[in-house]
Amino acid sequence: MSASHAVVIGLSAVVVAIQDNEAVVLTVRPRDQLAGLPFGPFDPDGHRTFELALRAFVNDQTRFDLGYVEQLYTFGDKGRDAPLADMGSGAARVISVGYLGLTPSAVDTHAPDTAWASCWRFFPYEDWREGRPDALLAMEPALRAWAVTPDQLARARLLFAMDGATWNEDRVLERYELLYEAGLAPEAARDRGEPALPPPLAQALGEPMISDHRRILATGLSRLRGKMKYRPVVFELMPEAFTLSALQRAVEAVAGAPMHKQNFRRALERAGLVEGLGRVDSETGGRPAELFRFRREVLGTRAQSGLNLPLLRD
Amino acid sequence: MSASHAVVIGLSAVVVAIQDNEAVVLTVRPRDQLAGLPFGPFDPDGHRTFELALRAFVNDQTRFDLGYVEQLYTFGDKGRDAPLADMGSGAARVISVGYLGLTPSAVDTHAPDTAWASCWRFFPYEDWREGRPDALLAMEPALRAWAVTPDQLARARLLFAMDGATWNEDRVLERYELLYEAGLAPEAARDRGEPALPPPLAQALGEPMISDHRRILATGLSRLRGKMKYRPVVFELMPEAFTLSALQRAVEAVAGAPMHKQNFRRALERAGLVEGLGRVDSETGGRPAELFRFRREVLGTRAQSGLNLPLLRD
DNA sequence: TCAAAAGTGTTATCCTTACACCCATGT
DNA sequence: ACATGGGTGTAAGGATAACACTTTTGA
Repeated sequence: MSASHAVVIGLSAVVVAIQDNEAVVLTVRPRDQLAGLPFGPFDPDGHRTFELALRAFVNDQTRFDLGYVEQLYTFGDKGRDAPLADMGSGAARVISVGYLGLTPSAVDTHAPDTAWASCWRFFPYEDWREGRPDALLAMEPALRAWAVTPDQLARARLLFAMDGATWNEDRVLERYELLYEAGLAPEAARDRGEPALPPPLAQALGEPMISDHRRILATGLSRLRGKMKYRPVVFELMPEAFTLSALQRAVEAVAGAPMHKQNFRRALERAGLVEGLGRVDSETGGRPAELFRFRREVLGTRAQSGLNLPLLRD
Repeated sequence: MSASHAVVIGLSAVVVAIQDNEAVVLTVRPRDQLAGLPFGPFDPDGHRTFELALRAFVNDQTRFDLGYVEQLYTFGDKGRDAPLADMGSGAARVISVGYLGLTPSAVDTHAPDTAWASCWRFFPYEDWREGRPDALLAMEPALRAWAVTPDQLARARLLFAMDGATWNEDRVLERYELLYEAGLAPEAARDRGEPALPPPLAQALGEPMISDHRRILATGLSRLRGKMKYRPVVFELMPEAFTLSALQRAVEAVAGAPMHKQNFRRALERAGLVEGLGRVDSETGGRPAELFRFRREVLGTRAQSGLNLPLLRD
């Protein structure tokens, strides 16, 4: 069997939490290098399942215990698996299996080189909580310059809400893929050996990551944003007891969009997702807020509807 | 490098079509053996991407050209990859990447040992078009016998609509996994070396497949049933021109549930998914039906809502 | 007393569900 | 004329989106 037939499976984790009303992701960043996701090789002898392997090495690397976990996607494109291709077995092809993990506590891990980073620092144009982000404005000329066919222009318009198109927050991955395709991601330039982008544009496009990790992160954020709408996954990011405002801010932090307060609450109530605890949190600044808990019973019981997101337009 | 470190990537395809108002899946069935899905090893040297590899070997094996394709899931559990573990590289661990393919034409392939088989022959309890299927009735005692803890009983009740719980058609995979866990799938008995099931029960539980192929099929059908609701994927199963009744029967065949005619049409219209062609099909038996086409433009344009399925209760 | 955030009331509109009935063709 | 499927009208009830106002605390 020739060495070039070897395949190595790599596991990567997009671990998301909420910290100070921001969606944050667990990153590994060796001194002065690009950030990456926690990742490791899958050992076919030592591990019975991917999930067990993932939990083990994430704990190993970051001292962090995963809670909710789901598989995202398996990436196998040649040429986008770049710098990790050598993991101890010669010139192997690396296939990477991405996972999404959600955790209620972004506690500091105290493992070397690991840190929680805001999700939107890698995708600045994805945060619309304060209205249309400046980053988008900065990108538009570059997108229009790339879009030479009518098809490309239509796609760019749709994905990046140009010319009055409405923003669809779920499409994080499609947007990143378009940027990659358009050569507007530093990773693309790197993979293809093209020159780097000018700094102001690069800033708007977001910080790059090693290998294909930003692609995996985009996949995870897309999945999370989409799934929130039909499964009550947000609660995996919340502590046992929380106020409704804190919950709303968590949803907003993930969706990157502001919600309508009362309609958000009505939707929660109608779905029977939360239950008041009769206790209050007095640390909120104004009137004390009632504490609620997630009615985990609904998971085993019926519709499990998730939230419909009453987005505020404008 | 020891032989036991080897990993082989297998690709499997769940290729679905509509034939005579039935959802059918492309199967490979060597004489007198269990059915399987088209599958093949992924060659890291020859193939740039999984998708290209998949298209190539499906065409090779079945003489069939795939159209719409999406990745499903990557399976890596030890002990469930059983009989395929030897694909020319010693005692390798097989990781299988499942794909879903949709095609408008279930033409006969004329390749040896390949055939289109009704999806529900592998999951008889999934077809509720004629009301609650008998298969479910036949399974209930076995499910109750397995469910010794309250948790297990609640799960079984919810998934299999026992004791008045409502049926959720999307959960094909969860149901299959429960049956496997309960030892009620022949594959489970095989993987664990347990005795086979009595014939009448086995019939209700559906025909088994080689390796973990029924699991992959269940994954594909779950995804398809779910995705239909938020993306207009049904149209990948339809010819260029179709009648609304034919479309409805296709949706029903996939969802395994009857729909409300007028509401189905209203939903279509509201979403702007179809457009009348001004032509009619006179072969339908009664009044000739108008032919419609899918407005593929909506894919690039806006909401892409998919259908909401106006299920008929009872 | 005022700022800050928590927590309602109410309405117009739209969507979903459910009822049944009419229409155009072939036999 | 009648069987067979194709193709609407309409109304009740519920869900959404949008309007702003009251309540309770700390400073």
